[in-house]
Amino acid sequence: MGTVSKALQLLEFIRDPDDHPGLSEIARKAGFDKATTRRLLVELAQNGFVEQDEDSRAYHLGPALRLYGRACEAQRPLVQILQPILRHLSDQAGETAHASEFGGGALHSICNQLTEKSVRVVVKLGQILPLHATASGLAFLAARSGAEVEAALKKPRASLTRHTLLDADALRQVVEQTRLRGYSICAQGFEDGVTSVAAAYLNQNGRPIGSIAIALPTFTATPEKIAECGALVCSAAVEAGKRLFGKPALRRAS
Amino acid sequence: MGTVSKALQLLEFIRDPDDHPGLSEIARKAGFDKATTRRLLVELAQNGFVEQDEDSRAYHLGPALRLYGRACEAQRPLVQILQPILRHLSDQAGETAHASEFGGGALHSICNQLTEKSVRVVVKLGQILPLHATASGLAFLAARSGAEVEAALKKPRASLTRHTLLDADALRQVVEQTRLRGYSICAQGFEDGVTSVAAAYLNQNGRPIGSIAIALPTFTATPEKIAECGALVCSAAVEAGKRLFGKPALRRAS
DNA sequence: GACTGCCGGTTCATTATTTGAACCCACGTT
DNA sequence: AACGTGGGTTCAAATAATGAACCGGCAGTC
Repeated sequence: MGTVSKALQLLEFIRDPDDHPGLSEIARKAGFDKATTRRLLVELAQNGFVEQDEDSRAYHLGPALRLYGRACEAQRPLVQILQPILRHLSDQAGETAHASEFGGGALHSICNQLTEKSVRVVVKLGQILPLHATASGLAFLAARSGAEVEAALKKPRASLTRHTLLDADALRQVVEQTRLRGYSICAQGFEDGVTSVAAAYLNQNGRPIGSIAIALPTFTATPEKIAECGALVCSAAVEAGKRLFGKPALRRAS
Repeated sequence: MGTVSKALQLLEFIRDPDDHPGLSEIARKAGFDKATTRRLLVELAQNGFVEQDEDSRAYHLGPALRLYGRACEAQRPLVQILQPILRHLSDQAGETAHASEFGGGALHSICNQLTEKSVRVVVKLGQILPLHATASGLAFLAARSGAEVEAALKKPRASLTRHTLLDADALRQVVEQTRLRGYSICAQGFEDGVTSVAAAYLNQNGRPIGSIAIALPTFTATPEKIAECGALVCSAAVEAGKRLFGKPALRRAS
């Protein structure tokens, strides 16, 4: 692994808003030597990507990331484009809708549209959505290439409810079903009492960027309702791809 | 310079939303070898910090920056905290107010509060505010240490209007005056017909993070009006420091 | 159609940077 | 006072970065 990658990976361990770790802790988590870690952190700090509190010596994300994040959002205002799509989707389905984006090896929740009459608490913004245990994650996996799915299946998986699927073969099957169906279904894999359906939205090259999902209370999730919501998330995802990347994005990686 | 810094500096040349440069152009701008540049870009891309368009081969900022930017904003919601302060400031002064943040060697506009009855167009969000030619920049410089001011003065300066100060000694004086006065004044240094006053807001260690400024039409900028606005930006900056970092932030670097 | 210039991308011997065990000092606990 | 832990530093050894020269492709042009 190159030095740059090592430095960038350190950011992952500083991301948590509630935990500002010190040098030793970061080095331990990252598995690098303390001296190495420090040099990398210093260099990141010189460029404004991390900051060190002068008193506590703890590290946190730096202003450069904020600035680049804004620049990035200016180049392609993901949230601004997805929000109205979610609103429309939520209106149509009468359920909570949310969108996620893939980055740093994980799917992150980036915006949501709640509804009054349904499950209120779904996902906090910025939260990580496990690929194997959420409809969003499964939809995303299904839109990636087989090799990428295998790579994802090699990583360890956490069991979040007693419905969480962990077996690699079972997951492979679910992904295959998702591919055929066009949208994913996840019943209480992430949270008890919540069933979700999701579809990935794609960039101009047909590669998945993230997912759009509807969350509904499991007790209302009849097969008909699921099929209805599935159709809705599919068209919402297609619409998102179109608005974000112009082209129809028909191609699909294999 | 370390490899990590080189890689991070490349981001600067990809930032522009309207210009997605190719490998050679980035290498030329950065002054690195083409092979080196490519290796760095590939590594950045592996971590999601840049992306390459599969067709045009052009590079642009990657999703990881968006995610980290959001995480960063979640840790300390700068914009959300500054906006009400700007609103209040703009109300009090009856003029346009805006805030900026330092990062990547430059001051960037991050939010603003326009007013109906005054200069409308001031700064686009994300725009770079030259340290030597804006009230925001001068206020920021004045709050930094002498060594840092000297470092900034070593860099080349562009003349933006015929009122832009370029001479190092003259700028040193202006910075000194700003220190004594508590706020900076810049009359048409950035744009003709606009006079600005600004003050830097500081973190818990007394180090400047960015500036808060009021922009007013030069023809209304009487000494009294300037003094009034100066007092307002000063208290707004102190308030911003307090709300952002808790402590009063009295200490000042020398 | 051969020439030219530029592009993105690759190779590999040379070189310079990264690495990490051992080392400080300071602090809080036992 | 002995111990564990923290942040930070050192320097020889090992590793990774470097860049001149290269390739094939493409667009313009003479």
